[in-house]
Amino acid sequence: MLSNSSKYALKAVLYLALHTDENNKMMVKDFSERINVPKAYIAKLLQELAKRKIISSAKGPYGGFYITESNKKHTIMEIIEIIDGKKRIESCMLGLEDCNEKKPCPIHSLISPSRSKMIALLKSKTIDDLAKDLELNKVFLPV
Amino acid sequence: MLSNSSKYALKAVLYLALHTDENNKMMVKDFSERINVPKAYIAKLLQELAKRKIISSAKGPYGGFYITESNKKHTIMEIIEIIDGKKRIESCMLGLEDCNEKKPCPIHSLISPSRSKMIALLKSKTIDDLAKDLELNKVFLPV
DNA sequence: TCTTAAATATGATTAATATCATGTTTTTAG
DNA sequence: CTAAAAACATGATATTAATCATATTTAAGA
Ligand code: FES
Ligand code: FES
Repeated sequence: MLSNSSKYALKAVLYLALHTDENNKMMVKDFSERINVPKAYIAKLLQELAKRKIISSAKGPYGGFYITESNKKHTIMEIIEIIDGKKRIESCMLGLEDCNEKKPCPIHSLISPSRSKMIALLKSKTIDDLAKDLELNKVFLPV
Repeated sequence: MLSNSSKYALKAVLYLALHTDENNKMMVKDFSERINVPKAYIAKLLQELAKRKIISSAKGPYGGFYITESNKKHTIMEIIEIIDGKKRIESCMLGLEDCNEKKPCPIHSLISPSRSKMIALLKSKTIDDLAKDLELNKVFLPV
């Protein structure tokens, strides 16, 4: 469902949401191993997210990646869509051109309602929401 | 969520469920293009399913693959698990060791209930169920 | 201004999937 | 008993995704 890349991106974004802000930036090398993702790999992903304004970054000495309150308003789904694309998450699981009720594949009725629910939730939850859950120790970030 | 391989396998199995039985076997070369899957590729997948008794096969002249009433009692999930493995479908989406309520990852509560529902449905539906839907033109098999 | 430190852009390499190919075994019919 | 036709077993190749590497750009501070 999710690619490795978006798993990694989500982990990194949430880690940054907990540990950074405008005045506390963090370099890739200082957190990549904390979330157990290869440095060069996560760097590439975060660069893409920074370009798309989901997270923030600053070049040069004392620079790094960081997440502002404004960044935190972005949803989990936005991150997934940037990394994986809409198609991966919304297309027909058996390969029909379109996935909809008009011309459903044999497993559409089995998976579509659940998947829609899932997508709706991922669209409704922001980085901030999940960061709060983490702070309250209600959930745990994989290493 | 599903690999290409299990998509293909499902398409092939459902096609066979509609068009074959003990007395009407079908060779790979006679249906692979009907479901738009490379001949050698689908052959390999079906051989695995035949070995696991999900479908039936006969070697030699007048042989081929076919699906018996007994075969039709197998569930969709069985096919997916044989091709993709349990892990692909049930593991934590962010990469936690185990996926459960005891130590949930940040998106567990967003995706787990829906996914469980989905899995339950895939486990409850048999090849026969979906074949019947196809016969009634309630659903459509991707080419 | 110059050095250093960071992200950025781009491309190379490696690993995993998907795809293709081919020789072997089994079965049927003549 | 033999020839042909099918699945079966195994491995090779190609494509895609994951990972790594590096030169470039930008900014800070001396
Ligand atoms: S049509 Fe296949 S999943 Fe919706
Ligand atoms: S713990 Fe991550 S999906 Fe369940």
